[in-house]
Formats: sequence, structure tokens, C-alpha cells
Amino acid sequence: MKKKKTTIKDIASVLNISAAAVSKALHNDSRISEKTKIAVRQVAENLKYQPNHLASALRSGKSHLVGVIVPRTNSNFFSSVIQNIEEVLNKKGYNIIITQSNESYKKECDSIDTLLYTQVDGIIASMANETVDLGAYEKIKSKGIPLILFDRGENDLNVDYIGIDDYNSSHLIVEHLVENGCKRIAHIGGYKRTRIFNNRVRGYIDALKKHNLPLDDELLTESGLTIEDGREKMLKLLSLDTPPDAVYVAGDYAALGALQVLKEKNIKIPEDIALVGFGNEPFTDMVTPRISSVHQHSAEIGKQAANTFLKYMGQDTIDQQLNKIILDSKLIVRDSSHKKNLPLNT
Amino acid sequence: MKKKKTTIKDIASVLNISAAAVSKALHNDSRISEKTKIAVRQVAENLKYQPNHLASALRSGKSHLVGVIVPRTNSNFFSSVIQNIEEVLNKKGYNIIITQSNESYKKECDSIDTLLYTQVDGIIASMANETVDLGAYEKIKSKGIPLILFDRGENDLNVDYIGIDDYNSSHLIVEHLVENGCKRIAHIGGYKRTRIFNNRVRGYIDALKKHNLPLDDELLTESGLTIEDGREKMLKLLSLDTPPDAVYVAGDYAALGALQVLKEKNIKIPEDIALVGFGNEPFTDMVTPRISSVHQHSAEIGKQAANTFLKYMGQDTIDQQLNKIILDSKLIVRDSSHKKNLPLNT
DNA sequence: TACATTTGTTTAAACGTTTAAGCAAATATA
DNA sequence: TATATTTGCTTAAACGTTTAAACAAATGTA
Repeated sequence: MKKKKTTIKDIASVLNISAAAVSKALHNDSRISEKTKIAVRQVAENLKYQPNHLASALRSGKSHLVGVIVPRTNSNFFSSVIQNIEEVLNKKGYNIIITQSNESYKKECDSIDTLLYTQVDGIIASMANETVDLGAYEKIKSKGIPLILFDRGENDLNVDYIGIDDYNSSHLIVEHLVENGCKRIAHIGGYKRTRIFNNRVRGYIDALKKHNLPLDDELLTESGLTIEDGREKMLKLLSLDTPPDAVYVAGDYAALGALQVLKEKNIKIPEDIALVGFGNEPFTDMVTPRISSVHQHSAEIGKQAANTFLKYMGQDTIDQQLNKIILDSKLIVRDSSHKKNLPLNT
Repeated sequence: MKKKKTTIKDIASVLNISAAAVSKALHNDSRISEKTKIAVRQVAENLKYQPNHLASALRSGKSHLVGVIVPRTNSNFFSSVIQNIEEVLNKKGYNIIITQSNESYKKECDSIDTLLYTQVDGIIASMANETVDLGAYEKIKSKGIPLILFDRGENDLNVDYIGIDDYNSSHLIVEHLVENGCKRIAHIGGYKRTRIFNNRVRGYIDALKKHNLPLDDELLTESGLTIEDGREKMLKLLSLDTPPDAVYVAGDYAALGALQVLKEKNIKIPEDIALVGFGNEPFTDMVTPRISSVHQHSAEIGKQAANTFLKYMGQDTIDQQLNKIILDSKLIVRDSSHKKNLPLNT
């Protein structure tokens, strides 16, 4: 049985006033008498009135919806970013629509179309690995709604970007490994066409140079950074004539794959090979040995992204420029890379 | 610079036809000539026309949005359910709005209000732990839109429910532990007011009886099942005069906490104490020893929930009854509970 | 007392669609 | 040839709000 939803008109007819008066009363308009306001609120309550968002959004041109596009939600990084975006935006009366690209460009385009169709007031996104053509994102800009990128995307489009200092993170990691006596440091990297991964590679190379370590092409690999990729690349590294004594993996899932291989081969971590991941996913602290990793300030990124969006909502013209907010990353040292004294287990 | 969005009227004026004709052409109405349709599609393309969802939703009374409420997204179970809901619904032209209750009843009420306000066509939800008052959910029903519950909620409301057989899962676990020689099996359970956890407790008790094992109140605890809860309850169990030789934990995170404590105390798993979790979170397969756990068919649950919703969209009256779909759960046996032969490490 | 201002409301248009009803022209039927 | 049907469109109302403009009544000012 379809229940009829109460509208502003129902309230109006009960009180014998106009719908406009009801609307204004509900918005606490100064030109409506206190008496009427109280009566309206009372009747609204009784009839269980709920405003129709579609109507007000259509009329006002503001949907109060924000689209969020992420490669996936089941990584702690993205889910934490999302949670913080939501927290900030909810307080200001905005709701978010989350879509996952699953690292697919096709799915990403669909998501963008859907979000634009839904008339979102803005889009906060992290690009899929696959994405090279930026047409879909240009479309967002051409609609005149703000686009905020985080983690993936950086300066590919002239919009706001929030992320961490990937180049410097690599320096931190290499430095830490050198301090722990490593001399042959390998890097299992992400696809270099994605800028953040490229930055990590550049940082890795420059840091090696800085510490006068040899740069060996065999030690530098590129992949999608899944668990499986991590396993495969690690096996390859182990099969080298001179295997590395440390591996810096650009993603935690791949680091986990690498860890599994090392354990299966009974290679001592970190004594024989030290391991460092990237992302500080919760499981890095759960496995044995616990994996050192880089914390990416997911909460902060989410908050900044939301606030950047809100900034645009406060102004009447939207003229975006490339505007990067780069947060300092933080290396969390755990058992997998800490060769000095100390017990291995915690 | 605010860009003006193209509307149906813009297309109409270019072609010197009515807006209605354009609308019909775009919907492939049989009463519009092929010639006009082609022209309309052409102009729409040129002007980069995107339909305004708000307007069509308002007019048609169907928003093609579905609300999804989960306790949190950063658990693999929920994120997988969501992903599958989205997959099924997207194919049918629906989009989802995800909200997280963070296990808070207050936040859940807010979410429901927001979703109703956004005029969703239906709501798919898993209740927060805290939720006992069902008023907010009754509100959904009173709006005449379908409500589908999964995992948490079961027969509290007269609506569709999709979940696994929690009672029977407990039997599977106890049976498995008995087969492995355990005689004193503890249970770290969730809050009994949440029906699924209550079912797990009932199953645990009945299974003990069935196998003629003593039911010891000291061995049965109740908590929120966080990592910290797992640690605390495990410590308590260890401090008993006669500690258990097996622990069945109703959630994987708490199982992880318990595992940490056992490792810290150098207690052999599973030789001294066997451990089984619930949920089959990916990390159960990553830690050492790998934790046995119950797989909850998240993908299947998501698909069934989405399809149940779609069923209602196909009919013109929505008259929901208590209608449970119970899927068989599956125990995944891993190192933490497998006492026989076999190497411990994988 | 006459006019200006403030207060509290109504009217009507608008947001961008969809759709029932209407209508003229073209085509079919008898 | 006269009438019925089909084709292809237009008109206009509707969805539930918001809001600019209008306006009457009450109050203030000179």
C-alpha cells in the first residue's frame, strides 16, 4: 500500500494559510510571525512531514550531495578518507554518494556520468590506476562544479589536490634502511604512469644516489601492487644472482605478498632481507613479523578534501587552479625492517 | 564561472519543436518519427546534454536511488556486500547512497532521516549494535518504501532479511573443535541483544550439550567484539583456575586480539589453545598462525538484498512480510584450530 | 490626519522533467 | 467519397519546493 507523503501543501491546508507561508515558517523567515511558525512546526510534526529534497534541490539548484569516487572502499586508507569526508560534510548539511571505480577507467567514466546526472554539487575523487585520458574529469570541470582530487591525480588537472609527499617518503624509507645496514635495496613499485608511484620511484632513485648506493635496474620493478604482484616480484628478486638485502614495496598488499614468499622460503626478516611497505594498512600491524610502513594521514586528507569543497560552496564563482596541499608522511618502523637489538615478537 | 547547463528546452529551441517532443524522442517513444529522434540525439550530443535527475525524479516520483546503511565500511564483509549490491543495482539503473552508523543508534536515525529526505526508492540496512528501539525503521516502512535487512536485524521487523545460519555455524565450529580433541571450549560472544550474536551463543550452548561437554558460565563472555575486547576477554579466560583448551570468538577482530594475547604469553596455538573466529576477514589468512573462521557469503548476501529490492520495484504495491533468506555458512579451517599432523606454517 | 514604514501574508512564477489530453495531417478502411 | 484510424506532434498541467513581487493591515512618523 503506497502511503501518501505529506507535503507543504497539506500543512498549509490544515492551517488555512498558503504553502509559501509554510515554507518560510519552516525556514524561520523573519517575516513570519512567531505564532504561525509554532503552529506550522506543530502540524508538521503531527503529519510527520519530511521535506522533499528533490523539489528543493531542483528549485534552488543545489542538491547538497557530493560525489566521492575511489578505486575501492575496502582498503583502510580509502575507507578512512571517506569517513572523514562524510563527517565534515554532514555537519554542513551535505551528503555523499560513494562510487567505486575498481581501478577501471570505464567504470570511472560511468561513475562520473551518474554523479553529474544526480546533480551533485561537487566531486571528490582519487583516480583509478588505469586512468590516463582525463576527458571524463574535464567534463566535471566544464559543468562548473568543483573537483577535488586526493592521493591519485596530483597535477594532471588544474584543480585542488590533497596528498602526501611521496617523493620524500621514499627518502625516509631508504634512509631508514641504510641506517639499519642495508646496502642493496630493491623497490617493488606501482605503475609509473600514476604520478604518486612515479614520485616514489624518483624518490627511491635519488635517495640511493644520495647514499652512494648502486642503482641496479634488476632491483626496480613495476606492477599493480596486488598481493599476487608482490609474491611474483619477490620471487623474481630472490632468483637474482645477488638478491637484495632490503625491499621497499610501494603498497602494503604487495608487501604482504612479498612477506609470504620470504616466510615460505624461510628467509629471516629483517636479518636477511628487510621489508618496508606503504599505506599503513591495519594488517601490517597484525602479521608476523609486523611490517614497517608509511602512514598516509587518511583522516587529515579526508578532512582537507571536504573543507576544500566547502570553501567553493561559500563563494559564488568557481574558478579552480592547481592548488596542492601536501601533507608530511610518517614512517612507522616495525619488526620487518628493524635490525638492531630488540625482540622480534610483540 | 558558472556554466549554464543544457536542458531539454535548449534542444527543443534549436530544432524548433516542443520540449515534450524532445523528452519523448530521448525516451524512444513510438509516437516520435525516426527522423526527429535522430535529430534530437544529434543536438543533445552537440550541446553535451545531461538529463537532470532531480527534475525527472521529482516528476516521476522515483529517484532511482537506494540507501544503504551499514555499521562501517572498512570491514571486508560490509564492503563486499556493498560492492555486490551496487553491481546488481547499477545494471538496473539504480545508484546507491552509502551511510555508516558507526554502531551508533543516533547516527543511524540521522542516516535514515537523510535517506528519506533524499527520497530514496528503498533502503537496505544492517543494524547498529546499539539499536534496540526500532522506531526509526518503522518510519521507513510507514513511508511505503521497501526495507531490506541483512546480517543484523533478522525478525525484529516484518520485512525481508538475508543472512547466514548463525545458530548452525556455532554447531559447525564446536563440532570441529571437538573433532580436534578440545574438551573445554570457551565463547567470546557479541552482545546477546543483537540477534545474530544471541543465535551464535544459543548454537554454542546447544552444541556443547549435544557433545556432552560441561557448560561453564566462566567460559561464556559478552562484548563489543573489538580487538581490545578480544584481548581483555582472552586475558580473563587465561586467568581462570582451569583455562579453556579452545576459544570460539564471534568476530574476527576480537579473535585477532585474543591471538595477540596468546602469542604474547607464548601459548601454543592450536596445541594448548585452539582458536576460531567469525567473518573470514582477509587478515585471518594473513596472520601467523592463520585463524580458522566462518565465511559469511558476503557477495551472495549483497546480490540477494539487491534483488529483493528490485522485486518490489517491479510491483505496484509494497506489502512486506517477514521473509527470511538464510544462507549456509562455511567454516574455513586454518592453522589456529587444526591440531592434527600438518605443518603449522604455510 | 495624511503619509510612510513595517509586518505578515498571498500570488504566481520558476526549477527541468514527464505525461495525459488534444489536435491536425496523413493514411487506411468501407 | 466519407469516415475511421494512425502518425507525429503540441499544449498544458503536474511533481514539491523556493522566492521575488505584490499587497493589505497594522504601526509609526510628521
